[in-house]
Amino acid sequence: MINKKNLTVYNTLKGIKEEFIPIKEDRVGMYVCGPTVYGEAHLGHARSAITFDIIYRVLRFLGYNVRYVRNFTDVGHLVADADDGDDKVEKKAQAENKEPQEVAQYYEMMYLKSTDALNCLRPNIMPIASGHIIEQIDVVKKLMDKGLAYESEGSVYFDVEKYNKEIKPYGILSHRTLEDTMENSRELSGQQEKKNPFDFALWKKAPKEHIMKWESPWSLGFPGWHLECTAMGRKYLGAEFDIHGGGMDLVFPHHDCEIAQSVGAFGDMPAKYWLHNNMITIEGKKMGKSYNNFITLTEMFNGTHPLLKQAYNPMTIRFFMLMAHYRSTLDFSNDALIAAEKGLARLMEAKAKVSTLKESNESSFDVHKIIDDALMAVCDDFNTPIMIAHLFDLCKHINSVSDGKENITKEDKEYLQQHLNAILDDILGIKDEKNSNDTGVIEGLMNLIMDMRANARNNKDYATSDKIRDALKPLGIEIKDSKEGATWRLV
RNA sequence: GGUCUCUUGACCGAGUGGCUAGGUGCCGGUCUGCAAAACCGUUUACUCCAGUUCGAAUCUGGAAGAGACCUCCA
Repeated sequence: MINKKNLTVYNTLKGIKEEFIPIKEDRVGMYVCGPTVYGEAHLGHARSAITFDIIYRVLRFLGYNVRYVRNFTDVGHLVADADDGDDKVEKKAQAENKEPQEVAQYYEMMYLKSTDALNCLRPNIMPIASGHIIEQIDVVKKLMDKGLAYESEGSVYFDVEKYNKEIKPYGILSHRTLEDTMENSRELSGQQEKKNPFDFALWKKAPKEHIMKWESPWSLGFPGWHLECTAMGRKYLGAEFDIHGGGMDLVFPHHDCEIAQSVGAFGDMPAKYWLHNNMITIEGKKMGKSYNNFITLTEMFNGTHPLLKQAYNPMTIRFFMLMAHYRSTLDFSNDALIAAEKGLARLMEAKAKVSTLKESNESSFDVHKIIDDALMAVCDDFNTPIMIAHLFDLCKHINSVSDGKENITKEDKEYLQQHLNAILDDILGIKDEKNSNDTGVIEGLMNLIMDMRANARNNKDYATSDKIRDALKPLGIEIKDSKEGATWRLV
């Protein structure tokens, strides 16, 4: 069996895969950058949520006591130019004639509804940026005291050059030097307040018409984007925690800025392991809000986007994502989704079949080895596609036993049942969607119909039996005949 | 322009030196009144060029193509 020592993770900070050793034995602190709540969640958000859900589940499965924190960014995240734009949430609020908090809360709820449907476990703490203004101001004060930040026109900026020279190189996470950054910084408007174009805002003075603003020693204003994670991560997980995660697009500048702020203010690297999920692409390009090429989760569930051939249920989407490794880009396509849907259905049927298997004196295959291989795979930097490949291997054996072509002992069957359920339910988070509230009624009706159809078949009245089968098909009920009798299932 | 990554069969997608990944699809077979399902079998691979090696999809060098980051982004 696997244990905690088997877990390896790819650490962006080091650029290698390494053994996972938590700071405190048996306990893990994990902070994941959540969404900016000014729009509906799309497939990209789902990938991040599912990736870290798997990581959370694997850690729990290995016996760790995990505190999982994921924030909602509801303030401080600017549109367009990084430090000189409008607040995204506020802009949306003005457009919709709503309070910023109203917009933020609406999309928070939408996000949770979607991630719940995708069977992502909720984090233990979901802090919001606007609820932690005091903590953020404290970080800015610390940086001012240390001379790593400077005030300009009521705003406060982080002095990247000074930090880079005196404290620690800037850009250690993205593996770039300040020279690279300097050469390639673009000329953006409104930078005359800053010493250097690559300095980033810690506090911004609010324009007159700005709604979201707070008192601070420098101005009536709002915190810079990178600050919230530093303040909230430290508050809920301590000076240094185990895992800091998010999408790959956050590596630079967001996470590098966080590191600089944290090291500058407190002297601590905020996290030991930095994990990043890759992007969802569509027609070869990154799916993103600003590219306007995204498909929202609601559209996926309903099949309402023009690019969708059909609706996809949340488990199909989850399974589709798990069939690729989290550090690879994953291209959206109907064909791939449909393939995932069919594969998943096959897997779930095999799972349901285990309890009905006939027991023998010996097993014709090594259940323990396949289960072990599957578990080892997910411990190797969360390699879910390999784990799933092993599950399909089991699937094949289960079907063969069911067909009488292979054998399984009572002990192996129990072991299989227990571990297959644990893998699907606890680790992969794949639940059977057929169990809805009205199955009781459907079951009663179907028992009756199946009984009548069996009578018809016994009387060789195939016209009636085919009529029943054909009429139920469009309703999503599929009937299959075999030697042992007919079965039905919801498709 | 700078930094980095990728290029696998009809499609998706694993795989850091030798052993069939896996899924979906196609085709054939078993089963079946028919169909479906299931099972078995089969098919199409590693962008190109050169090198290292007994042996490379996997390592090295070069070429071509694609993408990501450098600006908000999961």
